[in-house]
Order: sequence, then structure tokens, then C-alpha cells
Amino acid sequence: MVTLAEVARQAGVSPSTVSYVLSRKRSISDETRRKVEAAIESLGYHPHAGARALASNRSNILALMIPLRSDMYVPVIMEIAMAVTTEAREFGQDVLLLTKDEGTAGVRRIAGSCLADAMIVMDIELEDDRIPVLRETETPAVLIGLPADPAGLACVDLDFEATGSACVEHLAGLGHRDIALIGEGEGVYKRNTGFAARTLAGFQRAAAAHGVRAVHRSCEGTYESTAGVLSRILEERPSTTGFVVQNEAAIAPLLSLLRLSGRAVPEDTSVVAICPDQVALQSSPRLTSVSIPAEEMGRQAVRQVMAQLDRGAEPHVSQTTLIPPALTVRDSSAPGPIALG
Amino acid sequence: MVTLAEVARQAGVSPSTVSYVLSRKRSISDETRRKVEAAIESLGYHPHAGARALASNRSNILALMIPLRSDMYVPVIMEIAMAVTTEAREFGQDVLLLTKDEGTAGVRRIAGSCLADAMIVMDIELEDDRIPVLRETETPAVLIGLPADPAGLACVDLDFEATGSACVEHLAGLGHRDIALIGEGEGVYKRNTGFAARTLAGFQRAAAAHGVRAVHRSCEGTYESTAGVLSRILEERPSTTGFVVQNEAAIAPLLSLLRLSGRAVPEDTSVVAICPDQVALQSSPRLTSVSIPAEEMGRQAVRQVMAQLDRGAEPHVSQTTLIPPALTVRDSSAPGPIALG
DNA sequence: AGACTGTGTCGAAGCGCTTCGACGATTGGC
DNA sequence: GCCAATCGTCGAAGCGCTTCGACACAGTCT
Repeated sequence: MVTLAEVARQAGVSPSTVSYVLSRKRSISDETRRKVEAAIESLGYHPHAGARALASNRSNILALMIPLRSDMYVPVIMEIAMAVTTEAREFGQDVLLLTKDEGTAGVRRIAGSCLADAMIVMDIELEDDRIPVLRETETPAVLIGLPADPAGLACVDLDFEATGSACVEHLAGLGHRDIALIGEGEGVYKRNTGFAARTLAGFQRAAAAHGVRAVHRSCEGTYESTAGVLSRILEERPSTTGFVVQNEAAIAPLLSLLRLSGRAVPEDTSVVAICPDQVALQSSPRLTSVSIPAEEMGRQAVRQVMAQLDRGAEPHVSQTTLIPPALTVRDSSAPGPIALG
Repeated sequence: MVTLAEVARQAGVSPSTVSYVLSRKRSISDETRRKVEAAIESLGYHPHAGARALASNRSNILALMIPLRSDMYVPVIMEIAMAVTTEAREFGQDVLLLTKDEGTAGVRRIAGSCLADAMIVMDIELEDDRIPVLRETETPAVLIGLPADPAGLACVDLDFEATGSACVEHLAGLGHRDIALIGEGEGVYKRNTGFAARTLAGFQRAAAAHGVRAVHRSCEGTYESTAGVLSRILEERPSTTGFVVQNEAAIAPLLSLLRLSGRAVPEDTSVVAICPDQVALQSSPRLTSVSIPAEEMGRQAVRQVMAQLDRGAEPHVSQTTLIPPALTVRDSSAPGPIALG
């Protein structure tokens, strides 16, 4: 182990000078800086992380809590994790991986041991029990997702309400007058993250604003469940020509069911999905979709958390960052009844 | 921040006694232990990670280096990462997430700063440049994958050679006399991890042993490339009735191409895949497959690395753990020409 | 010229923990 | 009942770093 003291000796300066060269917290003459940097280079010095954390009360570590097993599409989680890790390095931070199943005890452990300077928490539930602990321990934190009460905490998420609206607006703009939202399973609306409910709200608001008739059905995602949902919709509203799908698992079944029922996509029926680009591109036809901005969310989360750390004890301005949806038009949506006259 | 000293005061003992209660490195009377534990509990004490790392020269952190973006199936990487994290917690360790793109500099940084006690390195290339650095820095490490020269390093991987053999044996046992291996793209055989080459070796060895005619073609995984490979195989060896596929991307194309060419699976042609269970189960028909034992690999890697840490300076017995393949028979393989008489 | 203000550097204290040696208090052997 | 061994506890010395106050020196202003 090469220590700061050895660097100092080699450079012919005192240890504190080396420290100041590294931290830039005091001015250092060019000559001294050069000597010190040369010594660091030649010895291959790296500051001891533990010693640094102890003395400075900063570990330069961000804890990232992710779901252990998830209903969410795994590659999205992975992409967020990678974006967080990459962006964290830009700030000289490392990332500690925690699993959600450590729960509140995990949060307490990290906060109590000063293992990490801050936390980024994924898979946020509406009434997430980690949130009160985060508040109580005063851990700088960013949530990826939006809880019922985000007061005092920074959040980053896709603007699902705008997403719901955007899908409706796209379809309405194409002349569809009857549209349906095929959503997540029942449970997701109650229990979980609230994103589903927010999408629905945006969907309904935009439908009302554009004078479009809209129905919403939750769907378990299996082939059978999707078939049931679809046939019910078509029975009640045979004139339905536009579908918005927010359910990874239901996408493939929906497409093949539409085909089976003789409704060509996009000629007879338009489909807009809310899903990762990868899924939209793999489908046939390639889907018009609002993508899940995984990388953007990861980056934003890190930036927010670093901003919190930098501003230190200053007033806790917790902002919620809702990333505006980006709807990409592909091959699954086309003009509907009105436009066609 | 509650410190060990405060716990000591509250319990009416000296700080060192509290430390020994925690570390169990010296015997402590039951009464003292109880008092100390009560104090810890009531104060919600967690040892300061940095201070502990500094004093004990152990960070209780494992660094996990994973590919940033990968050709590999992302959920497999995720599953390994989750298994590593979960298993690490069993040993009281946390996991630091690094990306492969930090390369040798990343390894040096972690080793030099004592940020982690050991490394688990994924996505190992045959001549991986991180390996010499791992040796040179004497970082305890486990590789997930098998490099050309694993000397002095512990490795964990699926036994791909046995996997290749197992697939052949399954097909041969069903009476198939002409079989083909549809493998990864050209590049993978040269550049990369060597698993493809090992599978091929096992495939060929078993074919020879069982007197089965075997061909191997690499495949880029696109629909077109798969079509080309398949038609070439069927042209040269029209009697081919068994396929082994080691290429995520080629599975779906292969199945639909076989269907198009009028070869029913499994009635006319048997297919065995080497892929995650999830993929095998999603396909239609559900595929007979050798799964990628992601969780097992993650767990094993942690156990190995902890064993290295525990045995400390003792002779460096680096063992390579090859996980035996498990072939699960599903709906894509059935008796071939011989068995049918 | 003297008082003052910056600059650049140093010495020392201390962050919270582990661990070594020391030291009473028991205990056991004879 | 004495000596040695053992047990349970303590005090103190660091681990490698940051950071505060001090200080020497040079330049600026009356």
C-alpha cells in the first residue's frame, strides 16, 4: 500500500500539501503541484478509501437500491443501473448495489454506517416504507419513481400522465374516435408504483379534451387474459380503432390476436405502446411507442443526488423531475376513420 | 452519528470491549455482552464503515465488474449480479458495481484504494487484459468465465465442453444420426470468451464418440444469416434431424424457418438450445435446453472469493469451478430416424 | 519603513475503529 | 494455600487521511 506520506516524502513536501494538491482546497504553486503529481504517478498512488471516508466524512459512494426480482422489464432496470454507474463515475463516485429486499433495515444500515453518501432508490411504491426511514435518517436520496407523498424527497420519473395524454393525442390526431387503454394487471393499480394510475389519468384527461371515446381495461398479460380483454372491448365498442398498451407482456398477444381477428395493424387498427424501445423494435410491425427513458432517468438521478450533496445543509429544495415523454412514430399507427373520411 | 465510544459509555464498559463484542475475537462475559448489545440496540449503532476499513484493513466490500453493454443476454447478467449481491450479504459483504469499460484502470483503482477486499470479474475474454493486473496487484479475485490462462486465478463458469457433449448425447440417444451445431457469430469464436469454442469441442468429441455425423456453422443471429446457415446445412446434409443452437438471437428465426420448410419440431426435427430457461420456455414449442446457471455462478463466485479472503496468505490454490450442465427435456426433441426404425 | 494582505506550505489534531499488550480476578493443579 | 494458567477487561497506539491554525515570505499601501 502506498500512502500519502510516501508520496509526500518522494515529492519533498509535507503530507498536508499532498492532500491539498489532491483536493484543490488551497492554492498550490505550480512547481509543487508538478512535483507531487509526478510522485503520485511514479508510485501509482491511490488514496485509501476508508481513511478518506473517515477523515472527510464522505465516502464517495452512492447506494443504488434495485428490485431483486421484478415485474418490470429487467433490461430497463439494468440500463438504469448502468447509467447510474457511468454517470456516478463522472462525479468521482462509485456505486454500491443493494437489493430492495433489504428494505428499511438496508436503508438504516447504509445511513448508519456512512457507507454511502446518498441513496438512489428504485421501484418506489405509492406508500413505500423506505421513505419515512429516508426522511428520518436524513439521507440524501433520489427516488426513481413517484410515491404518494414525495414531500422533502427528490424524485425522477417518466411523466406518465403526459405519456397517457401523448398517446391519446397521437391517435386522436390521426382521426381515431374510439380508443382503448390496455393496462397493467389489477394489482399494479392498487398496490404498486402509481405509474399505471398516472398514465390512466392522462389518458382520460386527453380523451375528454379531444372528444374521443375512451375505455380502459386492466390486463394480466397472459395470452388468455389479453384475449378476454380484447374481445370485451370489441364487443362493447366495436368501433374501437386505436389501442394504447401499457403492459410488456400483453403486447405480443395483442398483436397476434388483432391479426387473428382480421384487423390489420396499422391499416384497420392503430396500436401505441408504452415500453422500452427494444420491445417496440422487436415487434412486428415495429410499434409506435413512448419509450421508457431508462438512461435519462439514471443520469438525472445521479445529477440530482450530487446536487443535494453539493448544496449540503442548505434548504432542502426537493424537486420532482418528470421526464417528458417522447413518442416515436413507427409502423403500428396510421390514420383512422375520420381522417379517411 | 452514534459511535462505538457512545455505546461503550452507555453500556458502562470500555470502547475496546464493545469492539470485541462485535468482532468476537476475544471472549466476553455473558453479562457484558448483554449490556453492550442492549446499548447497541437502543442507540441504533452501526459501525462507521470507513473507520472500520481503515483500522482493520478490510472494507467488507466486493467489487463486481460487469459488461456495460453486452452481446450476452442481459437478464443473465442481471441474475448473476443479483445472486452475487444476495450471497455477498450472507457473508456480511456489500457489492460495489463497476463497469467493464473502466478496464485495467478500474482494477488498479479499486485495488490501490482498498475500496474492495476482492473482485468478481465478468465477461472474461480469452486474453483479458485485466487478468495480468489482477495478478500483479494480488487482488483476490474470481473470474466468471474462463480465460486462456487461468493460472493463479479462481474461475467459475458453466462447463461448456460438457454442455456441447450433453446436447449431442441427448440427440444421439434419441436416435439422431446427423446433427448440426448453430453457433455464435464468427467474431465470438476468435475474439471473445472462449465458451463458444469449448462448446464446439465438446460437441465434436461426443459426436465422434457416438458415431454421429456432426457439422458446425457459426451464425450472426439475424433472420437472414440464420436462413443462410440453415439452408446450407440442409443442402449439404439433407439427412440432418438434430440441431443444437448456441445463439440467443438465432433461436426464434431457426424455429420459424424450420416450420416454413415443412419440418415439424419435434416430429421431424429435434432442437436443443443452450440458453437461459426463460428463453427456452418462451419459445414455441418449449425447448429442450441446457440452461445458463446464472444464479449458481453468482453464488459460487462469492463463495470462492470469500474462501480466498478467509484463507488469507495461505498458498494460493486457485481452483476452476466448472458447473456441470443440466439438460432439461421439453417439447422440442423427440426420437429420430434410428429409434423410429 | 512599517503595517497590512495575500500566498503557499507545514505541523498537529482528530475522524471512529481494531488490536496489542497489560493487568486484576478467577480458577485449577499439586 | 501457593504458583501458574486462563478469562475478561481496559488503555493506548495506530490505521491514512483531511483540515485548521500558524507561519514565513513577498508584494502593496500609506
